[in-house]
Amino acid sequence: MSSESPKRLLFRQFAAVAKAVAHEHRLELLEALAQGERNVELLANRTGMSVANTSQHLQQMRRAGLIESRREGKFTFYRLSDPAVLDLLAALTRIGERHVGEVDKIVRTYFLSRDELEPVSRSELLARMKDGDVLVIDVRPQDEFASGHLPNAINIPLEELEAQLATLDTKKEIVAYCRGAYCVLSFDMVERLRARGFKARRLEDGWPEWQAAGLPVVV
Amino acid sequence: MSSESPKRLLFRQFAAVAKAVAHEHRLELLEALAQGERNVELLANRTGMSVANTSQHLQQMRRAGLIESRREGKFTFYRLSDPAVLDLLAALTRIGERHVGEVDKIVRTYFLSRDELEPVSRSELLARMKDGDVLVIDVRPQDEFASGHLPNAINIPLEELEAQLATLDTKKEIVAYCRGAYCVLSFDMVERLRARGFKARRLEDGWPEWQAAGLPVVV
DNA sequence: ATATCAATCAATCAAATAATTGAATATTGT
DNA sequence: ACAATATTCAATTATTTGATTGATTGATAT
Repeated sequence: MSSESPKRLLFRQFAAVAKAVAHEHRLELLEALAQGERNVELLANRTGMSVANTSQHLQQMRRAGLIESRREGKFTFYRLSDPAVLDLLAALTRIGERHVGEVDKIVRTYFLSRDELEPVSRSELLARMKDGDVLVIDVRPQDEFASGHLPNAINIPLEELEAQLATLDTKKEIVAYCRGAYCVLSFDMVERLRARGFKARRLEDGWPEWQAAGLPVVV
Repeated sequence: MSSESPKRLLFRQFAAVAKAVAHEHRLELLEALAQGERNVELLANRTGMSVANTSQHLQQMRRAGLIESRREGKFTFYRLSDPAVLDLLAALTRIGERHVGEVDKIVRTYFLSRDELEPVSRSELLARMKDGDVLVIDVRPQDEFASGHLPNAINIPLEELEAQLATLDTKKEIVAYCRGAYCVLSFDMVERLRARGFKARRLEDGWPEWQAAGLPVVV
């Protein structure tokens, strides 16, 4: 009977959107989807969850408006519904970094090398790409690279570094990137390259942020 | 024993931040705090929740890093910890507006007059304020006005409109604003003013957004 | 038609969350 | 010291949420 205030009704809806991101596994799925459109099984494999569980989480996010799906033959492909989802994730990350002690602790423990690796900003990388004196390596898996990547980037997943070493131009400085600021792939890549005498640094974040910033891409 | 991946650990923390916003009442508290620093009892009264319940929700958000508190005598004052909290709320709102059918339905039902009221954008208002040909009315309660407001705005809560009517300059166009895009106070104010023959419009959103945009304010 | 595969659904159990109540703390004023 | 006030804490109950399992649907290929 009680007709509630419209504001309360709206907050209930917005809270439902927030609930849909408020889970460890769903954040991981969103990070994966930020690399490009993916089907359920691949997402399940990449996150280590069961297919049924993955499907349920995806549907929950779809109901909340975070993602959309498209059926193609036997496969259902999911994708982010809106660039605002990236804004949402960015805000969450920023708040966590600045105001949650645990986050700082984890970063210090696992990403200590961060400072030493002197990450390259997006604008700096863009400038150096124009000068052509930098080699950009995308460390993500092939399928993510194929969904979109930086111009002139070459795709070298960690396990393929050995095989590709000989082909690398030893004169250019290398900049490696992957899924985002806390994706460890580019950290590992830079460490391995430096161990072999290359001059290598990380991009400050990853593909989703580059794309969201409206910088030039190859799709 | 299993030491989990750092990314997983970070996502757990970010999910905790998201959980802290993922509740109707907590969103309402955040909206209230976006107007300025407030103590527990006032927040409880404004949201219609019990003091104990309000306190618990506030502590939950504090643990998650969304808000901070400060003790002054008998009172505990809470405030948003970071402008990124406003970004988070803005992203939630945007996703809800664009991708949740219910939101659209609620807006159509309760805010139908929205289009007719032709809201004024922040930049348009700013320009007209410089020309000095507009009267800006802040429709929020006194305490929220006192915590900060637009330059040259006068504070007229709805219940005081009658008493203040005579003092209004009938030649200027009026722009009313309150807490945000879905705050009904300014809608009501514009309707009442128009019923009395004034030329009146709404600001597209409210005080938190104006402040977040870095526009000139009076604090 | 039948087998195969991707994805979803339905049912279950375990765990986490929210609101309520009354007691407990901390600060101020008498 | 004592009472009054603002806030927090602790315990309880009802509700919601998440993971798992196995069955089911829908599309493709043989």
